[in-house]
Amino acid sequence: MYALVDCNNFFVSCERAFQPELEGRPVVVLSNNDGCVVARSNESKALGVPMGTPFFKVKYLVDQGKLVVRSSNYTLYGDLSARVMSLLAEVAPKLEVYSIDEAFMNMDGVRREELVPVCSALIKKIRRWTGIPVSIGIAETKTLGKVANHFAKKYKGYRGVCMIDSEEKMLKALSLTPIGDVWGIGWRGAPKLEAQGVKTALDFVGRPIEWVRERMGIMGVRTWSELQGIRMVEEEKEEKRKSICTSRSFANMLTDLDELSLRVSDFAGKCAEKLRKDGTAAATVGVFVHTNRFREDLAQYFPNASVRLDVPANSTPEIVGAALRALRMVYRPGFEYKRAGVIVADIVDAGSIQQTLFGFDSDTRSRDDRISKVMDLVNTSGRNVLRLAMQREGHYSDGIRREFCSGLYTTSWDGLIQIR
DNA sequence: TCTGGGGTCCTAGGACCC
DNA sequence: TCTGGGGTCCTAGGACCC
Repeated sequence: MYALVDCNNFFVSCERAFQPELEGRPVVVLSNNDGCVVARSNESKALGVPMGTPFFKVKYLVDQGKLVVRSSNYTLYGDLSARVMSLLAEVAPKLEVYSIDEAFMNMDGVRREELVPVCSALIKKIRRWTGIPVSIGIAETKTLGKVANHFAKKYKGYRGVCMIDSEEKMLKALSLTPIGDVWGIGWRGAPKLEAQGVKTALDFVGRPIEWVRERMGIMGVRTWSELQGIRMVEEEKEEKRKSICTSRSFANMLTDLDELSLRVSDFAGKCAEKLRKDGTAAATVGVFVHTNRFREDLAQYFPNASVRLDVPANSTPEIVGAALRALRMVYRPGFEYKRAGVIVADIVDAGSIQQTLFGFDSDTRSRDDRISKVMDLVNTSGRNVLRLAMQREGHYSDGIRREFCSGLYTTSWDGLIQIR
């Protein structure tokens, strides 16, 4: 069986863990730049605050004292996530961390009658040791585990754990699950299915496999099978990332190439850091810039370009250099840019880099690698203390709006220095 | 005035091969 | 006037997830 552990209203719960006065109140956490609502407490859901809504649309509730708001504090959330995951790892024979607030525990080897008691004890322990409330759904497939988890969250009677372990429970659960709530059916797919009379997960599994394949391809068939207890979503192997993206929206729009270059250099430097941390190197460095898509009165421009390196690299000077070349390929004066980002791809293991036969400057490469190594040793606070002249001083996220940010209760800026 | 960020996988179509 | 058939690989875009 799989046990899907999902932290309840995770970002809000992290804020509450250190500000207990927020308990019981409507709270929302905002995205970067205080842009959108990305997490809501049950009370703010009840208040009717939609997920993803721009903050300015609900700001009046804050002004009226009806809603509490926090800027996102990913350093804090990442640290608390690691603590929760470490408690799961003590219990689960195999643990697959799926996202910052979710993990699949493969419970093979745990006796069926032990599953619910083990999970109940785990919920209590996580709450006491980290302050984070979690819910657990248990079933034979990951997709059914998701369904079970919804029930564990929705109905108090389950006390946080719901197990689907019989055909009868499965059919009951599917009949109560709207098709749009199924894992793998997105906001585009749900209306299409509903238009064809498929309102619930039970309606969906009642359709023939050919019907599903024709309309939804093999992804649809996978979901269709998983909902019936047939395992189709494989265990993820611990593989390294295949692409890495660092991007930000700016608090104010930028027009100048030099300004953009500074930001892109920071993003590229961060990508290089992430590559080195993963022990990988990239052969493609891409850059994109966006104008403000919400400003219909302004000219729009959403270009991207990428540069191919002859030999995969992970040094800051090389990745930044390539990103700046790509930026110059896309930059046009006369636009107001709201967002930019760097994507590195074609990632290989740093230990097995294929060199080119001709024209590879191994002296420069080894110099850049040594420079990067020293930067990693010095920049342990998450800030650019040692940096290229093309990079800004400080943190690559500096300059974004965070008007309602709580403290770094457990870490330094990037969580690299832990308080023991 | 103000609207996030980081991933994965699949598919269709074009380029290219013989 | 008449103009084949069968593959693979790459890429961009779409859909999905959190």
